[in-house]
Order: sequence, then C-alpha cells, then structure tokens
Amino acid sequence: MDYQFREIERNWQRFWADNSTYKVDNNSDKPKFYVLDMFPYPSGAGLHVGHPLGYIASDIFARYKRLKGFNVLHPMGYDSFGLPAEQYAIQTGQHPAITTETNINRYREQLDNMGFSFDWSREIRTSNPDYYKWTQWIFMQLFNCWYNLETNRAESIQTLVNAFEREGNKNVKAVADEDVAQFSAADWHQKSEEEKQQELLKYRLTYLRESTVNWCPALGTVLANDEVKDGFSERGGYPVEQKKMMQWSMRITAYADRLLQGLNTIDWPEPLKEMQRNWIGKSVGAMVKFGLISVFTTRVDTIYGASFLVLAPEHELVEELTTAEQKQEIEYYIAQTKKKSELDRMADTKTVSGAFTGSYALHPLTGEEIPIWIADYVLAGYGTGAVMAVPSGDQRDWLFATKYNLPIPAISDAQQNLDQQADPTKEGRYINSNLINGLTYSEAGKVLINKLEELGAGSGKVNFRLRDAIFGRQRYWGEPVPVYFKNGLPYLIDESELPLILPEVDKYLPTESGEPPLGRADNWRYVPTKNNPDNLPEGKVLSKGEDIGEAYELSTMPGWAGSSWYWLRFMASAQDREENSFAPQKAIEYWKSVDLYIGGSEHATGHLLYSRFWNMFLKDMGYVAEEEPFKKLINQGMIQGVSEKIIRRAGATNKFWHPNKYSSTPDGEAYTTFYSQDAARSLSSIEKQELNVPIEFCQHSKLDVLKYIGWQGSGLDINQVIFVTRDSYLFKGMWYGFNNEICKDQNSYTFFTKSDVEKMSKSKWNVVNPDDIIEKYGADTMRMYEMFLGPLEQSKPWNTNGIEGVFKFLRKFWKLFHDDEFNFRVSDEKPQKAELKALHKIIRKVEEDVERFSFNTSVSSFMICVNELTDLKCNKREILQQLVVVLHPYAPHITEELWKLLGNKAGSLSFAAYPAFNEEHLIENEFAYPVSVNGKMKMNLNIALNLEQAEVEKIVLSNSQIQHYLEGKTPKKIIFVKGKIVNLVI
RNA sequence: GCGGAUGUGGCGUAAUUGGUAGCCGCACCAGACUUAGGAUCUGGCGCUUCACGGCGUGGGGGUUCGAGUCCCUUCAUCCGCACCA
Repeated sequence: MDYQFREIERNWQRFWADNSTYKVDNNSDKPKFYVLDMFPYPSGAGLHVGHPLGYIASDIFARYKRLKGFNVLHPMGYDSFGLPAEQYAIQTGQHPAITTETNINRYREQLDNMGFSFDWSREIRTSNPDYYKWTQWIFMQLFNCWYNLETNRAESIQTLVNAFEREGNKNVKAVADEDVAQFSAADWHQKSEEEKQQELLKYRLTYLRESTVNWCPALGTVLANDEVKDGFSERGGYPVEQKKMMQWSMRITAYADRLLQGLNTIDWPEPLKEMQRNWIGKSVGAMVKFGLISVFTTRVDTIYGASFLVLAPEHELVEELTTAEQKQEIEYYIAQTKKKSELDRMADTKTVSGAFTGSYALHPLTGEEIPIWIADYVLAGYGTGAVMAVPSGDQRDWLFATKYNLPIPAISDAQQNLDQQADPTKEGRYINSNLINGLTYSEAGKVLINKLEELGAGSGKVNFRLRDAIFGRQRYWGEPVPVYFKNGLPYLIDESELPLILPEVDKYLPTESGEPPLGRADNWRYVPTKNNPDNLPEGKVLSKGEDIGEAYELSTMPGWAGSSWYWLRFMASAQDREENSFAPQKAIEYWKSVDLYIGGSEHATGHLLYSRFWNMFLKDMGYVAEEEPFKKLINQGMIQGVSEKIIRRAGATNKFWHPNKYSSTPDGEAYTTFYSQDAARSLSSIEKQELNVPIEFCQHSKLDVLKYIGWQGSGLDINQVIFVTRDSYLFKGMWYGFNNEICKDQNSYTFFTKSDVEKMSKSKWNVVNPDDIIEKYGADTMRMYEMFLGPLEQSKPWNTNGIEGVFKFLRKFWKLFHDDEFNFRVSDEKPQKAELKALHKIIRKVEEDVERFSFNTSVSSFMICVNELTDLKCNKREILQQLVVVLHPYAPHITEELWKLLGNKAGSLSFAAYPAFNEEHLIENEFAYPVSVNGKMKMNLNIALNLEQAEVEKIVLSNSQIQHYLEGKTPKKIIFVKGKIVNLVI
C-alpha cells in the first residue's frame, strides 16, 4: 500500500482516545512540565487554518518533553461564556448553552482531526456550573479582602475591621477609594451596620461604586478599557460612550506595582512586556496643592514656572470656582466639549482650547495668585484631573499660554527659543526659582518635595495609568455575581450555596425598565438560609415580584472572569474535581505554574494582565504556589488569509476577454470583460471593480476560469460565456479567434488574479478549512507545513501552494522503508557512517530547534535528512527506529505507524526515550573554525583534521588571511587544542 | 507625536550569532520514463556577462583582515499607546 495517511491517522487518533494515551497523572517521579494554549472561544465559524498554529507548536513541545522523560500536563478547554452566542440567542431565541454546545462539538471534532495530545479528561468549559462555581468563589474571596500596603499583600477584610475597631483608620495604609474620610475607633463603633458596610466597600478588592464607565448602547453593556478600541467596542465595532453608573469593579490598581515588577521575572516577549508596562503606566512625581486644588506632576522642579492651573472640564470643583462673569463662557465651553466625540478629541491634538473660570489659586511656594482655567487637553481620568501649567516646559501649556496671552516665565538657563516653543530640558541651572536657583535637575526635586511636605502642600507620589477593572456586564450569558442586596448594599451569598446557577429567562434582552436580562428571571432572589427561618418550602416557586428574600445582582461577570484562573483548574484531575476546592493543594504544589504558554499577543492588556492579577491575589491568600502564572510565553503570529481577486469593468457580465496584448477591448464599450491585474493597471481610466473569487479556484495566482464560471456564486451561465482574443497562441490547448466562439470543455485557460493579504473571512471567500487540508494531505503534512511556513512568532499569510513539498517529503520518507509493492521493508544491517551522520545531525538539530522554538528550520532539516537517506538508499532498521522518535512530535501519526511496523508495542512511542546525540558521528574531514592570533583576532581556517601537525603549519603559512596578521613573521608558537589550532603567537 | 518590531532571489524563508550569502520548499526552465500527466525521477535556477569577471542582504556612511549580522544616519512597512501633566 502507498502512504495511506487518512487511514493511518484515523487509526492512531482512535487508538490514543481509546487508550487515554495522553491522560496525565498528578503523581509521578518524573519532572513536571506544563504546556498550555490559550483556550478558544468556540465561535460558530469553526476553526480555520490560522487557529491551530499555536496548538501545533505547543503540541510539538509537549510531545517532545514527554519523549524527554517529563510528566507533561497539556490540557484544553473552552472559554464558553461570551457575546456572540448571546447575540445569536437574541436573534433566534436559541439558548446560548445550546449554541455553545454545538460549537464546542464542532471544535472538538476539528481539534481531534489534527492529532493533538491533549489530556481531554481535564477539559473545562467556563460556562459549566461546576467550573463557574469557583469563578464565583474567587470573586467572593476578592470581596472579602483588602490590600494592605504595610504588608504589601491582600488580607482578609476581618483584619481591617479589627484595625477599625482598635484605632479607626488613621494608621491603615490601604489601597482604597479616594473619598475615604478619617475616623476613630469611637466613630467606627457608632456607625450602623449599613454605614460600616458602606465604609468597607471602599476597601474591598471587588467593590461596587459609582464610576465613569464605557457604555456601549448597541451591546447594552459596559465594557472594560481593553475592550474598547479607538472609541468603538472591540466586539462588533459599536460606538462607546462615557456614562456614570453604579458598577462592580476589581481593585487591580492595588497590584499595579507588583504587576510591573513581576514582568522582570518572567520570560515573555519584550514587546508584550512593554505593552503591559505602558498600560500600567507608572510615573513617579509629586502631588502639589494649589490651595483647594491638588495637581499631579512628574516635573515638580518646574513648579516656579507654573503660571496658571488647568482643570479638566469635568473636574468637580469647576462649578464652585466659576465666577458669575465667567459662568456663561465656562458653561458654553463645557457644552462644546461634551459635543465633541471621543474620536474628535483624540484626533485633534495639535490645537488647544479652554476657558477662564475667573478664580485664582495660591501658588504654594511663591504665594502668588495664579489664574485657574479649564481645558479639554486635561483628562479627568488621569492624576487628579488638574495640572499646574508650566508653559516654558510643556508644549501643550505653551500653546495654551500663547493662545490666551498668559505669562511664560523661563525657569532654566538652558531653555531656548521660548518664543517659538516650550523647552522641557533638564539641563542647566534653575533661574527665577527662588529655593532652587542655581541648582541642577537632580538636586532640585528633593529640596522642593521636602519644602512642600513641610508646608503640608504636597508630597512625593507615584501615579499609575492603570484603572480599576470594571467587572459587571449587563448581559445574560456570563457568570452570575454571587451577591444579593439588602437595603441597597451588597452581601455575599453563603459559600455553601455555590454555584449560583444562571437562571432561565424568556428573552435575552434587557427588561422594559432597562434592567439587565437577569431581571426577567423568575425567582431571582436570595433567601438567606441562616437569617430567614421562614425559608421557602421545598418546591415552592416565587412569582415575579413576590417579596420574599433579597434581590440578587442582575449583572453578570465579564468575559475575562472565567479565563483569569483556568490554568489552575487544569491542575485538578477529573476525580480531584469532586473535592471541595478549585484544585487540590497537592496538585497545585506539584504543577506550580505554567512552564510554557502559547497564544496571541492581542491579550496583552486584557487576559494576560487580569490573570496575573488574580494569580497574585490567590498567592497572597496561599491558594497558589507562585506569584506569576506563566513563566514563559510565546506569541504565535497570526495567519492571515490570501484573497484572490479578479478585476473587471463595472457592469460586466458574460464575456471574458484576455487583455494581455491589448489596451482596449476589440470593439470598445460593447464588450463586457474581465481584466487581469496588469490590464487593470493600464486601463486605470475605465471604471472597474474588484471581485473576490473563491481561493479554491486559484493556484499560483491563476484562476481556473471554467471552474469559476461553473460556480453558482459567479452569477454566470456557462453556456452564455464568451472568450475573446486575437492572440490564440496565448492559450494552451485551445484556439480562440476573433469570432466569439462559445467556450466549452476547455482544460486550461490562464487568467491572473490579484492576491491580497486580508483576514480570513467568509465574505472574502478566502477561508481555508483545516479539515479540507487534512482530507487532501493528512494531519501530519498540515502540522509540518504550518511550522514550515515561517518563524512561529511571525505573522504570515496562509498559502496552500507550498504544501506539496511537505507532503512529498512524508511520502518519500514512507516509501524509503517500503518496497515497490508497498510492503514494509527494513534492513537489519549495521548502518554506514554516512547514514549515522545523517541521523545524528537531525537529532542534534531538532533538539536545538525545539528548545528555541525554531520549528520551521527543523522541518527543512528533516527534508534534508530524508533526501540524504534516499540518496544512500538507506532503509536500516537502526536508523529508522531512532529517526521515528525524533520526527514524532512533528508528525505523530506516521511515526507511530512506523514504530509499530518496526515491531514495537503500539503506543509505546509516545513515551519512548529521546535518542541520544553522538557527536562522533558528525566529525567531518574538513571544516572551518575561528583561530586567534596573539589571543585577539579571529580568522577562519580550513584544515583537514587528520593531517599531521607539520602539514597544518604549512597550511597556516600559506593562508593569505593569516599572513595578513603574521605581517610576514613566522609564528613562534602554534597552540593546538584537541588537534585544532586555536591561537597563533607571533 | 512616543514606544516596539521588521526589511535578504519571482515567492515563503535559511545563514554555525562577526567568517564562502541564498540551506529547504514553492514557482519556473530543461531532460528521462510515459498513450497521457496537475504522477515520478534527474539536472538547472540572485542579477549581469559568450566567457574571464563584476555587482549583490531597503538607501547612505562607519568599525573590522572580514559585516545580512556591530555602530551612526536615512527611508519604507507593520504593531502597540496616544493631549498621561
């Protein structure tokens, strides 16, 4: 039999499943290794060839590590809560759980097709109650904790209550809401229960607060900052506006510094770390009080140049500060600002505008009165929403001062051209700066901060750009928040009552009164078992609005909740999940953290930041073993689609004209024609349109015109289509005169298409389905080809054209060990030197490549290896036995089959030891290596290794490169190491 | 505007990390076998030149015996952030 890849692959996939080959145990003497993929959201479109790229890479690594003797955890699951299933539910009424289930089954089928070595016994779905039970549980832990800056970790809220009872909050150093007022122990004791809860809410790590949120009216929900791109929602691209709402938030800002510091301890791509650093946005500066108004500045040294203050139009003091005369102007300006969309405001960064409030503030150091303005270049959301304007040092302040004729005092002797622009220099010495006159930048800061602290007018302060994460979503298909309300205050349900199951609703839309969809659920009320002796009798169902119990929270958790801890759940084996924890402590101690995480960089400021945050919190609580969840991270590049387009004259219908030789149609406008790309260029004046054609009709930018015409989507009638040309020789196998012959039954016809790299999408007809590729070439070929395409981390377009090369390689490999009748045949003779050399070259190469994730070069090397063995007509058992192990991570099916044919036990390859590399087999007769002269310079020397020393010296002396260094002298000494020259002394 | 990355044949890429630039594959060309080839095998394939040779890693400059690789400068493309005080 020839290489029957489909049969081989199906058999092995069944074998692996039937034997649970890749089920992993939490108890093992072997060293552990945890390889994780970013689990997918199961969308309705299924997987295209771009999706598995990362999975293939991680699978190669996981299989490689297994062969190397590691106990490898390599799980997979589904991030199955999310918007698309809900949007679909709104349109069709189909329950999102059903949609999700269908999609998951489809995903699973596709994933199984590719021969991945996932331990499916550990599969998770974030929308399953036994999973989200623990998502809710973590939410509760966060709610029950506050962040103590003294110990720099999260602590139980009880320790905070104790402190309040003992001495109030004056010595409490916590990350908390900004509006916490000081109170004593006595004050605390006087507070009512509600007031106490109200106060504690300001400290909890999940909290409810009125805050400005990104509201997306089209989606009917709030969005987190990372879910908004350029003023539009990431999903769907709907406009997003700012709105004040009562919202759940997570106090991620408490971890800002640790999230920043931790980046230095993990092996992640530098660009991704940089993105997180920018997102966290730490800036070190000072808080300064100008009377009532606090400002944040990173350049406190420029304080003497502050000639006015600017507030954000939304600043809370604006109304108070506005004088009667200025009222109209200020109100007008605020109205104008509101009208400007987020986009306009971002686009226009060149001009500044503002209005004077009429009030003045006292400069804390000079005591001078300086005017207070408002302007929209100051953001309400950053710092204090107010800045001290230093026009000589900041370009925006300079523009503003110039426009409104405000003073621009120089503050440094190094500042230049202040009439042209601001000069933010840190050089020179300060002038006009009283306290710091004559000092340099590095000296000034301390002096000023000391003085400000002494005056009680300011202090050093670190500011972060990172905002707390909005946690509620006004949607149905998400985890219910395990909270009920009593007298308007949130309380946790009892832990024993988890999971709080998502209720059924009649529709997936907001209620008439504008509440989230959960407002439609009957009986969505908490009946506290402890507090309420009249607990509901069994079986009793409350009708809507019936007043028993307390109202549950109506919003659900955001999409990122379930994915912020899922790698921990995988640590629990299937039977461990019965236990009363998200994962047994023993399992967590064993697996610790993810050793290799592969996924897209689009999660840089979302998932990857939230996950680190939750992990750090759980570390503080002692639930996880390590501070950072993902030790090494690799971003696989995106695989884009290549769409093929034909260009035709607008309104063209049935007639094809091959335009290569002519610049106009045979009889002018009467012809409706399709043009090639080249023709389109030369005919740029004619109105034309681009049409996507299905890529399966194209190869190497050539369109199979007949297939295209026969395709329904072309809208053409094959019996009506006419080809016209005068250049009959252009067309192989057919002749078309100028006489409009009807085109039928022709084999080939060359029409070029224009290729564009775009995202894969149905509407572009450029989606490549992995199932089709596997059907035609097999999963092994597809796996290797995806790796062969280029470096893993690089984005690249998918191009099916080259896949034949990889396919040929596998078939060649197969045939090498089969005779002409396709019987498996190996020779038991001892391998020759050349054969061993080919083998050991690939052993070393693959080991090096896999360790540095350079999978593409390995595939090339495999091809070279098989070419060499083919030339040697090598079919030695000993060679194959080892070669198969090396190739296995890349092409698991064919290698398992050959392993079995070699007489090994089926399935034992998966854990066979990796063959040892032996350098002796690689020693070559001649090679180049670097040599130094006087221990310094290096040059390359080609020497036959088995020459006598004297002969080597002869070569040295005749080498022109070396002569250059010897300057005509004879070397005094030639230093050999292991028979090689390494240094020449002259 | 700030930050990051990338630039090598017709195409995807490779280069022992400063040492013969272009491995491997696609496409293309020629040949063999064949009734046939969208099968298989063999050979060729950076540009230029009949040839010897010359020129070549976006452009310009530098360091070095030697630069795709290091330094400076410039251009182009992509990504991220964007009035962050």
